Amino acid sequence: MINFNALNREQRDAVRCVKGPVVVVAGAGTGKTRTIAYRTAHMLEVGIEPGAILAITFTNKAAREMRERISAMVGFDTCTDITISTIHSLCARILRDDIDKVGRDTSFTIFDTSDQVGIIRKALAKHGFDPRKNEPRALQFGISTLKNIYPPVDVDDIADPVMSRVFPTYNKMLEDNNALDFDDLLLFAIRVLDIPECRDRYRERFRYVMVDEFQDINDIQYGIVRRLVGKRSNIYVVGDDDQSIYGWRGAVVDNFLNFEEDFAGAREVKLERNYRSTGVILEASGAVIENNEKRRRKKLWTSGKAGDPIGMIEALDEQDEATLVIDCIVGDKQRLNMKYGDFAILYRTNAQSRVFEEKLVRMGISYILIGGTRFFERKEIKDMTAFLRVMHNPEDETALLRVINYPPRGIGATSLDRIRDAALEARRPLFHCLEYAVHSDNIPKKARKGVARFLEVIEAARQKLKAGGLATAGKFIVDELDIENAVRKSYSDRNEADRRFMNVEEWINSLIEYESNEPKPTIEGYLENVALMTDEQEVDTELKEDSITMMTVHSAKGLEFHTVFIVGAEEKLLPHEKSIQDGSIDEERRLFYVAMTRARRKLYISYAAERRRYGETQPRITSRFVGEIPEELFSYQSVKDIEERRLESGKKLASTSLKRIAMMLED
DNA sequence: TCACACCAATTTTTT
DNA sequence: ATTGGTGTGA
Repeated sequence: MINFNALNREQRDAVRCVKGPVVVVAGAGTGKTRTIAYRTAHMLEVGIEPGAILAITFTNKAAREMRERISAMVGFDTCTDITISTIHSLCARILRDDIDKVGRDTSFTIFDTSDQVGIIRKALAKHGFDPRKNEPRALQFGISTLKNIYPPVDVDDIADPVMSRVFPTYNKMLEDNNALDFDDLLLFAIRVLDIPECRDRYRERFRYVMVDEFQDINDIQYGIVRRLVGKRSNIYVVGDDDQSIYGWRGAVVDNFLNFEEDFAGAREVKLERNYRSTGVILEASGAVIENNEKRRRKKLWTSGKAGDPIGMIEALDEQDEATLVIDCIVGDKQRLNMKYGDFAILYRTNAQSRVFEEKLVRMGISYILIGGTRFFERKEIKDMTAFLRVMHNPEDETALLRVINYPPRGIGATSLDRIRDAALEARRPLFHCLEYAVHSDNIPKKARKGVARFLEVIEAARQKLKAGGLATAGKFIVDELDIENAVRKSYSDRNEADRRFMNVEEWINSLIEYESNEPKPTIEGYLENVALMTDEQEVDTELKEDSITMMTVHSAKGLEFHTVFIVGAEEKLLPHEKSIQDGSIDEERRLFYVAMTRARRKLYISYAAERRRYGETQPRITSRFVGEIPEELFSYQSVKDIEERRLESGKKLASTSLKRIAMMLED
């Protein structure tokens, strides 16, 4: 039996809503996850089957956390029957079952960003465009933006001459690879859900739909949700418009602001009592976010103490910033008897983590880095995964080309071109033509042998997979092809080579882990996890307690820490230069707000007088958001000795920053 | 065909 | 500062 006394009045209201459309406006730190967990338990208590509940989250981390919380309340076994997943994973699962209804093969591969960039390069080449003038990465972003417009844009309406040619070619290439990109997962899911019998089947199954972080949903995602919900209207959305930070991905806050228009008679519950942060942090973050116009008005309050002032850290440059921040952490830890796990360093861009990493490594302080170049995006890991992709989906030409000559086995560009011509002529996927290539006499003997060897290894690996499972097959490939040697050859630096090969070993570990965690492990299941990164390497709690967490503000959403450092609070960084250019300052402000509200007890904000970028030093200006915080709420952490430190380090600052620091010293 | 050297561009944020 | 992509010579 649920103890309703453990909740405040607003939370109770929110928990009791089981049927019909409901929108919960949950400010930062108002016990949102708790409310969701209680509501789920309540639903089960009134007799709703766990299998009928679908909870959609925005990130994998959020999904995992929600599952933990619900599991703690209703028990692990019941919880496994509840579908809790990101919208992308949900769509992938729908498509594994039903994409054949819209004319595609169910053994499709999911292409990640670098796979996409790869085929965009080829598409550019095919149309004779210069990849240096038309940056593939920018095009990839453009294509994604295009695919996230709903209803879809007619190809004939694309004004840009490059895009109008590349876009269809890109899509055709995906299809030829029997592959989908992230956006296709959603687009094809919509097509499947537009087939009445499919739609009805899913509606029958998911009778209660909940969407977390609803303020970040875009029109396509909303389209999927609406198709799933149907007329029954058991939709429960939770969100906070002040924390909408994915506008660049097509998120439309209006969907949240106007929810009542789409679902007539929707109930609104506001959670405004904050349990997380001190009065100072709430007041400061409130003062910042108030500068945004378009929002559902709400005022967070707490019955707790005002707490410490916000610590402002002024640094000479990014090196100095890292030193000061880490010193501050070490000091606080000792003084207040804390653990490293109580601290988080948040930054706007992943690149900022490097300086901190280097310093922490040197000082022997352990840290957890979230995001960045993710494990599965590393070259050596992509190579290994490509073998699995070829085994599973031979039409995945991108993966095939990646490994057909890796490690080098005498198959050069010329031979490949010839085989590919043959494939094109025979209108068969490249892989099927490899067998013919082995006997073809217009291909060098060395290359023929190489192809034969490649086919042999793939076939043998398939056998291993059948007989001994994924990890066995993976280990086989690594051993059989002497990947260790291949890795060492491509990195002359010993340490680098060691690290890279350790990653490969870690990859085998990931296979073993997947097999032991999954009730029904399959190769497509594994590849799906990799592509959607469902399987973020779980850090064991012991390590977590004694490590500083570092991540972007984006990935910090939904998390909280005792002490938070927002670093690089400078114009052109936070707010980011790009956002200043296209006038999306409001979103940057929300980002700053999200960062501030991650802190429970203590918040530090740091900025530097100059910063190196591409090896060049530029003067920096403190972020406008810092100026929006009432002065009485903060104290300077290190202003007294900044001049001293400058002299000590013998550093000459760019004149503007010197002037700025001199002014600050006068205050 | 491969290894090495040089050159260029990179830095938003996630699935 | 790093990294990947391209070009050249063996």
